[in-house]
Amino acid sequence: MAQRSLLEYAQAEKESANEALPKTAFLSAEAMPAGEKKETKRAFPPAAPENLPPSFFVSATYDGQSRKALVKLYEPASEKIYFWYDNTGHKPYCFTNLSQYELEKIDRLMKHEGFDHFELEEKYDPLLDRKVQVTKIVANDPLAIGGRPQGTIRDIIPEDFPKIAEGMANNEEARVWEARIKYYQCYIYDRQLFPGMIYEVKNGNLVSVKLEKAEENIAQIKAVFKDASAEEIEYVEGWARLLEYPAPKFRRAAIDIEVYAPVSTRVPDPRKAEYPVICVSVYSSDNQKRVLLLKREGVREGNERLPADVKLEYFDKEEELLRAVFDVLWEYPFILTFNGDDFDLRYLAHRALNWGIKKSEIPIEVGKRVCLLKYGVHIDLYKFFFNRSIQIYAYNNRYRDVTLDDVGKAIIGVEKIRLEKSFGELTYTELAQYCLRDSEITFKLTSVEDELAMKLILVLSRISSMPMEDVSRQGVSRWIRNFMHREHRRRNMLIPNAEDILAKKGKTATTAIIKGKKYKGAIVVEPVPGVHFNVAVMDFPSLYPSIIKVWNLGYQSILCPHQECRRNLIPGTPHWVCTKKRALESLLIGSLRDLRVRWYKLKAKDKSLPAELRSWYSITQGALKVILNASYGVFGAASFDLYCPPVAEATAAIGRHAITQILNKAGELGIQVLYGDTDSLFLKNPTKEQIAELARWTEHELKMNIDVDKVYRYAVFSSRKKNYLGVLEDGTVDVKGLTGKKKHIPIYIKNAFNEMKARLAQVKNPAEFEKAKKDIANIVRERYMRLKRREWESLSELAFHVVLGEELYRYTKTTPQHVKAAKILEKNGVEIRAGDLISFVKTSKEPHVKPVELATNNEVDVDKYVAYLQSTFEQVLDALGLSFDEIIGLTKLESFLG
DNA sequence: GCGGACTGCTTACCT
DNA sequence: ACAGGTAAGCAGTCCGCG
Repeated sequence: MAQRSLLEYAQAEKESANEALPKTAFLSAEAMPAGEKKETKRAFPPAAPENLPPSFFVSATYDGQSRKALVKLYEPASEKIYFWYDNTGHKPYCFTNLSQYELEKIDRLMKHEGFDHFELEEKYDPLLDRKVQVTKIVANDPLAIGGRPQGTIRDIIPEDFPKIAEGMANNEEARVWEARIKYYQCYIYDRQLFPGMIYEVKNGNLVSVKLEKAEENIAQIKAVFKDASAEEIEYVEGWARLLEYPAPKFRRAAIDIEVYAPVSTRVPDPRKAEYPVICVSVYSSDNQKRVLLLKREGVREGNERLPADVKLEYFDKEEELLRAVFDVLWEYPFILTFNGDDFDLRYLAHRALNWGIKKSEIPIEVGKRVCLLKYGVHIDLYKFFFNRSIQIYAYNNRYRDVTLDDVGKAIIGVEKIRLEKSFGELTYTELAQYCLRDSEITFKLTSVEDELAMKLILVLSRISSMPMEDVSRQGVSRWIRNFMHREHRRRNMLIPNAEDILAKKGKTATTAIIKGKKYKGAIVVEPVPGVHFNVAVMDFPSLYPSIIKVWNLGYQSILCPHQECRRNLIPGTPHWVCTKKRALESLLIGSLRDLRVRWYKLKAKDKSLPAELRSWYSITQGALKVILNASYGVFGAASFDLYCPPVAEATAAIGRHAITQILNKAGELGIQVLYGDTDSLFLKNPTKEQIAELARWTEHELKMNIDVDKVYRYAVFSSRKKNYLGVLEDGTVDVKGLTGKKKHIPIYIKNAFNEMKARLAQVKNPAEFEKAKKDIANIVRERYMRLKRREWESLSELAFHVVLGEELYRYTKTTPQHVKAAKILEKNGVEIRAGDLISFVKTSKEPHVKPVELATNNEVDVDKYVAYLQSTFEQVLDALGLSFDEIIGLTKLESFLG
């Protein structure tokens, strides 16, 4: 494959390095003669040799024993992980505004066991726009700086300084900076290392590997950007390097465990691990399909046929089963689970401790919220797929419910096996089948679409400078924060504390339309109801990132300290923006946006490229999309470390300004605007010249480009905003916002809607509409009649599916229908948690809902369903000039009389 | 005591 | 722990109604 061959090329260049590859820096189980297996003493930790061929930086952590930063390197030829320990003497630290003289008076600091020494440093303070003198407090142990509940240096300084400062000349408040950055991140930034990139170990040193092919591409990209400023080119190049280097094949295994629990509706507590682990499955990239089963009394073999390549292994003792699983965890560089942080790995670790297995023999590092591995990298796919940005932008909302079943169904088309019995009643082969299916889905979630999930994690790890474990677990605001922190460090900028940004630049000046929001957002244009043929949709590609770039937005530039910038106002706000210094965010986000629009999006569509390379580009542009889509929102999110509401407010205000200007211009040009939302305009039957003129004008006046994103053969608007239907030239039907596409409505109604959709796809011109209208009326009438005659096939067709957003007890203000249904379920002994999907039907009698599982056909309130059918269809029928009541045969008078 | 107008809560969607 | 804007349905409240 293309990426791999680049790497092979690099390896070929380094013959000597290949020779240096150690055969067994770390003994794997199968390498040992069978008889000796039990005595195997693992060479742990698997330290990197003096020379290690090109390897991927996949993770980093702090090693408490050696008191050093530790980098995990994945060597793709041997498919093993090697540990490299810092050899530069780097130590943890933070900054303060206090002088060494003042600090020396703080007793608890000077006597702190982790304190090492002071250094005087000059840093650039972005909030003040000037250089400042700070004292660097260097420690021996990252925990001394922060990370413990109390008695850490970052707490001691503000606590103790006021007492000793009395009577001293300095009446400034004691401040501490950069004390909350994780040590391994600090190490990564300071050494300018890039997680996810390729490094080798040369004479014991960690050095980055250059690949000629990738560098050639980077040169090409620079040529594309030759018109940009030197600074912009520098940033584009920096991003491009992270994105043009190849990915490895990831040797990995998915595991899943089953625990025997006496009460089947309760999930066993992984912190107690009271019940036996009865089954573990392993599904790996090297085609291992293993099921480890615990022998139990009275359990039958079963006669299910498992595929020939599945290996069933029986264990008499649970402890031995656990050890066999641990062998897998010691061996694979990447371990995949679905909810392993909270269940599988946590349970295994606690269960092993309960059995008296020594901590050192357990390959799992159990944390408060995560479970990591001592050897490899654990990716908990539940956390990854739970991430909203991943769900929406990387997987286009294909799955709605973050369960293995739903994600599996949506992404690889494989579902979990449905059980009719409890675990206790299953035969060995039934249990094995069930358990294996779970690890199979887990594995395949990372193998489809050219290992999309693994590569996404890798790319995001590069962009954000985070270990793969962290990037797969944390949200987009952390990714963005980290690359911003990285740039602060690289440019010797003091990273400001959130409260200082807020104190200087916390106020917003516009009023939101929605109660409780902080500032005004985007404009939505009132749609022109009806059917419109030949509709061109123009939009700004990545509008908000463009604004951030063009208007130089960032926490340092907005409301900057310079008098002379105050005239540079942001339209629709009293805020001004700096004219003297480029904001870091503007540069980082702007360059990333341009790179996506001007290179990656094009390459992802370039049919002349080999399929695998194109797939890499498509994954990359998808990763950029995820980041860019969030890059404006984070400034308005209080949880973001560089939270700066006026930046978000200014971005939205400029967006409103831009769209309003274009709206006016379109009017001047005589183009009818049918609709618009935030960054888009729907134009009725425009000429090529009109489009060209609008684009030219926008480019010239607003310094941003707009494109024709798509052309609808025809579009259907009701009078509702964010609700329309458009048919593309190729017959694809885009449905936006209509009830018929919402995921909570009964399939019975959704199917009818989809039939209508299919019929509309065939309409090519106004003349064909008449026939289509008749067919659509028939579809609606048929559904209506069947409902009235109570002829549905099964009750599940009529179920609504609504996510329970909160824990049940937290609904105190109102009790919505799905909550009522959930409460009924709970009474029936079902465990209900926030995030569960509640399926219910509407019934005639109080309380008018019932969980599907408990309802019967004759309880259904048919009229409620008719009403729902009506409201779903009316959103479209209105525009087609059809009336639901007339379709179902009611005269106007009858419908008036009800 | 009942129904309509209204507000607020909740979810799912759009950009 | 990215943002604000919109639609829809239902729950709950208030007020008028002799």
